[in-house]
Amino acid sequence: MFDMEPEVLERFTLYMREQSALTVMFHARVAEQMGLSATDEKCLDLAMRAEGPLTAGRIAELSGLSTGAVTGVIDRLERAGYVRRVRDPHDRRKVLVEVAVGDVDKFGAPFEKARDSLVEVLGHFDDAELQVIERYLQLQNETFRKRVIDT
Amino acid sequence: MFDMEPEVLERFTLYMREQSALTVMFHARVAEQMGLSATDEKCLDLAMRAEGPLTAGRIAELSGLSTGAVTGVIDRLERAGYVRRVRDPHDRRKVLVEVAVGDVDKFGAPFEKARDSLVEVLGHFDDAELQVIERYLQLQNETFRKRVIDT
DNA sequence: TCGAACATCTTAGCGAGTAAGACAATTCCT
DNA sequence: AGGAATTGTCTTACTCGCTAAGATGTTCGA
Repeated sequence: MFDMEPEVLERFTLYMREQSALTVMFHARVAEQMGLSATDEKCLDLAMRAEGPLTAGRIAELSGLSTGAVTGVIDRLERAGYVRRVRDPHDRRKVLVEVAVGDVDKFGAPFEKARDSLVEVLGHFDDAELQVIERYLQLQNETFRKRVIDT
Repeated sequence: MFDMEPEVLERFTLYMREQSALTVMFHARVAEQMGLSATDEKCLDLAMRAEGPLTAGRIAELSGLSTGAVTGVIDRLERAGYVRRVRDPHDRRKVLVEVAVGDVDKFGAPFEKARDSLVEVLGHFDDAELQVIERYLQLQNETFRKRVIDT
């Protein structure tokens, strides 16, 4: 680790805080547009980003909600058509939450706009610069993930 | 706008989504450590990032909460010692919410760790690369801000 | 096979949110 | 200047989603 101009760190800290606040707002907007609460959208995001279907209990763990609360979340997501409850055939106590693939574009829509923004931003950089940015994003996520998880 | 390899965009989209999810989790952790709800922490963040003290009504606008809800938020923040209510001497209807400067480090602490992470990440780049990253963050925030606000 | 462990759902109670109106201070208009 | 309209915050009544604890149904191990 080498040392850095204090003003530089100061500026970057401000960027991060603004980014942070904007992200929280963005999530709120996405949820609103989808007719969901922030909690419901967060759980749906977990389900979408997972490899296979998640169980209700796993969603409770990942989201930090009680199992009872998750029951309600899945009820609302299912009623809105975003997910389906499927009993695990190998262990019928479990409830698998499958994302309703038929309507992927329904909740994909708000993210389309974010994608457009991303394209617009990245368009200002050449290949070499994009590599720097990519390396930064990877490192940032990795470091931040450790920080958030062990904190 | 020039076109870009689809896989590149794909990868960047994933970085953004992960960053997004991590940010939301991070905010939840910070709030938890401070003994506040996510909403209260969000409002405190608004108050801290503002130039001068904000009025209760302005916090309602910025946070998207009703004025009644903000009354509750300020009650809790004040009871916990994070802010003070001060009546505006020029317009005594208004309530100015001053951040309790004496205890800045109290709520600064969780952000210290984030700052450490940032230093660690930035330490992997030289000056030229940092300039690229800075330009990226500026553009990203600017674009995202427009997107979030007009959406 | 039976009891313990497990996964989810249900219930009761609570805290925080909204909408609407009360109250106090300020501004506007004549 | 003085009363009406406006503005800023707080209060009230009600709703909704959360937690904790227990109920229900399923699986596992001795």
